[in-house]
Order: sequence, then C-alpha cells, then structure tokens
Amino acid sequence: MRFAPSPTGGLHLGGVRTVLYNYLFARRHGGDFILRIEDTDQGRYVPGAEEYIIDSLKWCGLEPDEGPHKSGPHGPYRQSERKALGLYEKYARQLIEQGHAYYAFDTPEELESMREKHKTAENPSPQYNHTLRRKMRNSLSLDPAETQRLLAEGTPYVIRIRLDPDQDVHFTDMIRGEVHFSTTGVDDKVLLKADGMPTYHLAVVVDDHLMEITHAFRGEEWLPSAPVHILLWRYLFGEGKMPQWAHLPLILKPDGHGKLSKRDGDRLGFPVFAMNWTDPRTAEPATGFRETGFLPQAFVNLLAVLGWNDGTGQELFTLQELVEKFSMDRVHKGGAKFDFEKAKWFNHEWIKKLPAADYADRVASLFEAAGIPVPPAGRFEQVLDLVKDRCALLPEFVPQAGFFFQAPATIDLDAVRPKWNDAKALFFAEYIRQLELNPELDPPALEAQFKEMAAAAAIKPGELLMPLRIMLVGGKFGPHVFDIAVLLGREETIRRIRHTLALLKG
RNA sequence: GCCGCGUUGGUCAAUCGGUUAAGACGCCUCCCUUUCACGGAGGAAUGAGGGGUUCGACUCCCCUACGCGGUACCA
Repeated sequence: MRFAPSPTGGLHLGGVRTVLYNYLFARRHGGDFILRIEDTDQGRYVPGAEEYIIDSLKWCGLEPDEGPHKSGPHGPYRQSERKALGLYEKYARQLIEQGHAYYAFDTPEELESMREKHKTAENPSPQYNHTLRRKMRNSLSLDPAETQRLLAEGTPYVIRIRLDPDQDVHFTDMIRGEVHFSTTGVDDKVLLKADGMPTYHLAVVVDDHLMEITHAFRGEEWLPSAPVHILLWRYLFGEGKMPQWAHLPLILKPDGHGKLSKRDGDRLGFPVFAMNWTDPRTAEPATGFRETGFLPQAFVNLLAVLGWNDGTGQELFTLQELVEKFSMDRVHKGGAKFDFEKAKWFNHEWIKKLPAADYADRVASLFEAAGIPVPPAGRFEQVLDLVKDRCALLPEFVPQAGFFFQAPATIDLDAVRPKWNDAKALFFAEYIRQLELNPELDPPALEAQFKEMAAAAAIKPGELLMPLRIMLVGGKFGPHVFDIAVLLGREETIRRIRHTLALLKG
C-alpha cells in the first residue's frame, strides 16, 4: 500500500482517512504501507509540508513502514529524487518508441489560444486529443525531419500519451465494481513535463510498479483519469501486474454541497486539518483537530466510520479493532457530509473511555497556558476523572476543573443574594466550626452531616446547597458539591466559605 | 457541453427480494440529579421521481431529475 500526498499544505481530513484505510488494509493483510511524497510540481511545493504530514501521521498513530523519514527497500520516497535518477524519463521514451506517446512542442500560450479558439457552448473545454493534435505542433503532426530539428535545437517539449478513440477501457474497482470508459472522452495527457518532471499520471504508474504496490486507494476525484493509468500499465508493465484500485468516496461540506475544504472549516468554525498548520507563503493559519482538543483515538475512530461500518451498529473502535474488522467491501460508494457535532461526540466518548492519565499531559499544558498551577500527577488525574463527563473537548477541562487548583476569580454572588439571610449566614458559620472539628470525611458522610445540620437549623437543604456550590466553584456548575469539597480538602473548603461569607456581608 | 460516479430521516447509516425500514449524532419530552453533565425511558423524522421484472421491491433493470467529481506542463 502507499499513501502519496503532495506537499502543498496541511493534511486534510480526507487525506487522513485515505491514510487510515491504507493503513488498516495493510495491517489487516500483513502488508506494508509506504509514504511517498509526490513533489513533482515545483510551483506548488511548500517547505515544511512534508514534515507536517509525517508529524500528523505520527500523532494519529498511523506510521508508515517506509517513507522519506524512514529508509526501506523501495526508496527514494520523494518523486523529485526519483526523477533525478532518471526513473520516469526512461519509461516516457519507451512509450514513444512503442508508439504510445509523442513529443509535443506547443508553448503554454499556444495551448491557451487553441483552447480559446475551439471553445464553444457545447464544448467549453476543448481537449488535446486525437483530432485536435493534428492542428498542434507535435511529432505526430510535424514531419519527422522537423521533429528531429526541433529536438536537436533543444526546443522545450512535453511527452504526451497518444490515445486512440473508441477504445473501451475498464477495470474492477474494489468499491465500485466494474467501471467502463471510452478513450474518446479522454485527452492526450502530458506524461513528462518540459522541466523533465513526470506528471502524476506517469509517476503514479511507474512508482506503483517499482514500489511493488498491490492495492492502491485514492480519492474519488481520480476516477476520471483511471483509464490513462490503466493504459499506461498495459503499455509499460502489463495489466496483470496492475494494483487493485479503490476510489474512496469524498468527504463533503456539512452544508450545501461539494468537497470539504479548509475554507468551510473557517466559515463553520471547526478544523479540517489534523494539526495546526500555517502556510509559510501566506502566513495564513489553520487550526487542527489536535489543537482543538481531539484525542487521536477519537479522530481515527470518527474518520474510520465516515464511509465505513462493520454492519453491527458498533461505532466506537480502537485502532486494533479496526485492523481486525476493516474490509473494503463495506466501504460506502457515496460521499459523506462531515458533521462536527458527531465528531465531538466521538471525542467525548473517548475522553470518558480512556483513563485520565492517557491525556493528563495535554490537559496539564492547557492549564499552564491558562496560568493555573497543576498539582502532582495523582491528584490531577483524580480531578480530571471527576469532571470528564462534561468535557467533549480537551480545553473544556480548564473551566470545568480550574477551580480545584485556583480559587475562583469571580463568584456569582447575584445567584445567592436574593435568598440570602442571617439564618443562612449563621448556618455556614456553624458549618465551618463543624468542619474544623471533624476529621476528613468522604462525600456521602459529608453530605449526611450537612443535611443533618440543615434539618437542625430548619432550613431546606436545597436552599443551602447552591450557596455552598457557589462558594466553592464560583458558579452554578461542576460535579457533586461534596465530591468537590473532599477533593478541595478541609482547609481550602473552609477558606472559600469564609471568603464568600465575607463578600456577602460587605 | 462531454465523460464518470453517486442518491435510505437534518447528518452518519443497517438492510444484500418478503423487516412494524435497525442503530448513532442532533432535536424534543420525561426520569435520575436541589447545578451542569453522565446515565435511563420515550418521541418526532427516511427509501428523489417515473416506468418495468417479480407472487412480492429500499433492494434487480431502464429512463428522468438532482448532486458530486473530472475535463491543466495541479495533484
């Protein structure tokens, strides 16, 4: 298997899902999974993107067996380096000798004017194909002497595949079954660019062959160019050796229609990339799932079931379970709209499922960033476990648990004052005395004691519970109030009650 | 325009000719809880349209509509 991104930016949701399916299939069948960098477009190359992709895969726990960062028997793993070895040119020449490709000398301007000239309402995008190529400057239309002369003079050229019309090309897609095309609708794609770099079409075929790829998964947007690749396989290596193709359904915008893009995330307020990414050319930042507070287990899980299910209704899967259960015949054909609410649900489930220790470090750094002191590991995790039910995203731990480690900055006195009276003030003064007298208690005992005192004072416990909560946490939120009191400890509990009592008096 | 791929509730989706058409997210109601959650019990909500095939179609075939993708010396 291979995942072959081009290093042009952040790693998109759809990209991660493609990696995931590659990874799962490879693991499921004891295969290897290669990372190949498709950096053949020098104009779009973005420095740092490759490292970013590698880091993202690492965060997701989907590490390739081979890749540019990790040597192996199928290198080099960057197409620019493979090009330097002359790998692609050799095959392009072979195709010319076989009569399946030809030289084309047309300049970009000539191509542009050809398209302008032949554009009509019925044919808005004229193709460089079996009819039009006769009007262009190439080794099929020029006479051989002229071609030789241009070549000898060093005229820039590209090599194009020669497609004859009316040929049926078909293959079996692992997801879609038999797919047929007629060559009539396909143009003479450029195989080798003027700078000597291969286009995707040539590179994918040559590299998949040289790297011994047996199963090739890619996005559905590649389906229309599949016939070119199949023909190339037929001409170069034999269709029998061709990998099995699978064209994955697209991940769509939540609203409206079309492929999910970074812009949709910005517009709707959710991440689209795996991790934060800043484009070095534009300095434009994009947030990642990691920084939004997702757990990698949740991220992988939600992506796995966006277009696949095991048929049982199970939705929560570990990576290991996915490896065991994943199969291509249960991958959907249709695209799926991305739903961020459901994504958050997956994360919440994973936060609840995993022990706090698994993500305590990440939460600790969020506390530090907020200027809240983090206690020793054991106590910290105890607190996280207590509040995890109400945190769908990691950053939510800060407001949900911050008051354990730092007295609340503001106290919602307005919620107490209207029903506050001397009897209640007296009750809490007495409560402080009891706390000072008694040994540390557990939550149920503390609650029992509190209610007894309330009864003795002839005040309904409900009238007192909310004030107590607000004294301890500052507002109407948080876990059970006696759980909080116990975790806070007697002294801190007393301090906070006193503090609020003073505020109420003043 | 042409080519290809799709189409089950708002969203993710099960069903592989016979079901009261699962389940999940979200939404609503109730219970638990003198906070907010979690949890529990319910509820509303689905086969794009039209033809066939068949004793019987969500399921198979055809047409239409709609959506998406492609139509670059980008991947």
